[in-house]
Amino acid sequence: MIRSEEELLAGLNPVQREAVRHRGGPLLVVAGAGSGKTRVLTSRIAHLILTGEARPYSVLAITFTNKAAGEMKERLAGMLGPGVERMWVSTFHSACVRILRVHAERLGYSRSFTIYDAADSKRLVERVEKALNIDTKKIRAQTVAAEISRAKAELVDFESYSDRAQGPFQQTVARVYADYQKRLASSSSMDFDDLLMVTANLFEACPDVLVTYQERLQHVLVDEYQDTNFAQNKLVLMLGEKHRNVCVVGDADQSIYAFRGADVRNILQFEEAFPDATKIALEQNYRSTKVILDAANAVIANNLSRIPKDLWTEGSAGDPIMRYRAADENVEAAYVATEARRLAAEEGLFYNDIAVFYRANAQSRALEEAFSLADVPYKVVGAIRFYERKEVKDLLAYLKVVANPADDVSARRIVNVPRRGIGDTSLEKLARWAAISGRALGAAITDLAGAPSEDGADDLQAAGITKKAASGLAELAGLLADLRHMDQEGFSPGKLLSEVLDRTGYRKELEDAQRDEAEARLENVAELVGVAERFSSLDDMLSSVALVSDSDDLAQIEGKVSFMTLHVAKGLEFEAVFMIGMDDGVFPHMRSLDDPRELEEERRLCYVGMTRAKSRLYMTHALERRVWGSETYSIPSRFLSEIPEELVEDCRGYTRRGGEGYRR
DNA sequence: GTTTACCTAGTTTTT
DNA sequence: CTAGGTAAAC
Repeated sequence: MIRSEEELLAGLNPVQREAVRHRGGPLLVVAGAGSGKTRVLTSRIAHLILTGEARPYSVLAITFTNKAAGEMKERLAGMLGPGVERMWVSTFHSACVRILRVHAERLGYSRSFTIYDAADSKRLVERVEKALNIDTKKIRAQTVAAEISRAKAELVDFESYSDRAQGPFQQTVARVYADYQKRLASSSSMDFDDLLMVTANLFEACPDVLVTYQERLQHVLVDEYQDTNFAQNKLVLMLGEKHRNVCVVGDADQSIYAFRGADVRNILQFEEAFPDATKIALEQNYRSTKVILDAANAVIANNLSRIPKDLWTEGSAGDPIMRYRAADENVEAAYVATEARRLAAEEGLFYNDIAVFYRANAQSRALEEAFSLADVPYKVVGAIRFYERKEVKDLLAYLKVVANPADDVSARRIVNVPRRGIGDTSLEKLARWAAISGRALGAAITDLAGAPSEDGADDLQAAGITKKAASGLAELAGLLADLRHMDQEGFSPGKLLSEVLDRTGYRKELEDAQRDEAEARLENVAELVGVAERFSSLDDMLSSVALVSDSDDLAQIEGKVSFMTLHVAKGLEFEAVFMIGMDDGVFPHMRSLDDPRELEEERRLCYVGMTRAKSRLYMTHALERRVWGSETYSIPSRFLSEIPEELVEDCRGYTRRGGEGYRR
């Protein structure tokens, strides 16, 4: 634990100290990669508490991922000891959920509103499209969902969207958006973007609620500000308006989420929003060697729409960047595996000091094969997210329906999982029956249990539902009623899950299945039950799992090389980094080649990747690779040619034969 | 209503 | 190439 200010400031450079000690008013910290920005942010919070400027209760610290939030909490606990848990350290989304769980009823939502993830949203959009007779092949649900998401990130509701819709696509989206949003509201559900938008609406509609939080959260600190979207920025401005103790930290060069609505202008225009803001720039890098830093600086300098900035280091030059040209992606992967093994055997690195980055998840495949063959341990980070697995989503859907009977998407999901003789036809009949009586699907099913032989059953038959389907429904209804009862009696979510597994035969089905994947699924199920047991409330558990991504718990992958996308790599660092697939069309991605703005985002992504490396950086590409089963020739990434030649060395095995050279 | 076999279309990044 | 959807058979 830290006792004095001196102790806290020890080891920080003068600029960092300034950021930590700043008092009174808005603060913008422009922090380059590896300049210790997270440390500054953490120290600043500790400093606020230690000097009595703030109480833990009045601090809101926003991080980009739950993992970052967890680490920050841990560090703060180590520095300050007990009391830290009263602080809000979370992502925007988690903070919003926390607020909404208290006040959502003011806007007509259930306190136990459901959170829909991207897959749920897509399903709902699909259903809406079908209801509106829109061809889902011509206008894909995913595209529409993305457009709606973008609108929400800009806090554009469906009315305004409809007003300003341009062209046939947007007009179609406008229709879908309106219906989609009505369905969300009537099922008391929110998608990811709603969490932000509804919170903003809440603050606007209920000024007293806003004031409550303004009074409470007197110090607002936000990390990775370059990746905030309009809605997030708005929330920060609203909360910070009163006390103006807003501190944002970020680096415009590391803005890599524009495709998701992030807007660099939020950080660039912070000083306009807060004209009295103090600006501090952290430009000394403590992570990478000089060679790596110079190379990264040289690459990012090619972005024209950028405020020039140069990171510097007092560290040594280090090894050159290793460039490797492979015949194809398998040779490339084999090279990485071999070199990783050599680094471990000869250079004293541990496998968990090593990471391989790629542009798209699909690229991990060749790597996995090569590493298995070479017997080098690896772990793919964040590819198939735990909470997106079918079995996990199925089980969670049961809990969601228990918590929120209005949740239609989840109700539809579980009606016939596991099979209980209710196919599409019965489902639609049931849905119509529910609609006539003005109930949500989940509520209608539950009502069946209350009236086994009375009107419920008769109505069902009148609705044309077969005996077989009806008995399946009754069984489900009984289960849901019992689960809801258990929940009220205070049974843990874990107990509820076990009940679901036993009563539905879900567990048995997996146990009886003879496939390998069934075993993995059983393990996932067991893990989910384990997670659920740690929670005492259903709402807490469901909120928490809805917002946790797999990369959040990548915690200490011991003794294994990590594979991940460049996006996942943000915020991490490794002794040695391999960036593979440095081919034009792969990275930068094909779809960005004709758009200068997108190309600049790709370049920032490259910059992020390069600056993750502490001492060794490898960049590899292949002359030929299989894309969708057919062979494609590629030329080296333009990013490679942007690195000064004197910083680069070609690896052994490299040959110029049969391919183009590096353009200069 | 469920299972199977085909066929097709789609391939970026994610809180 | 492969995941997902669809059309046909059980």
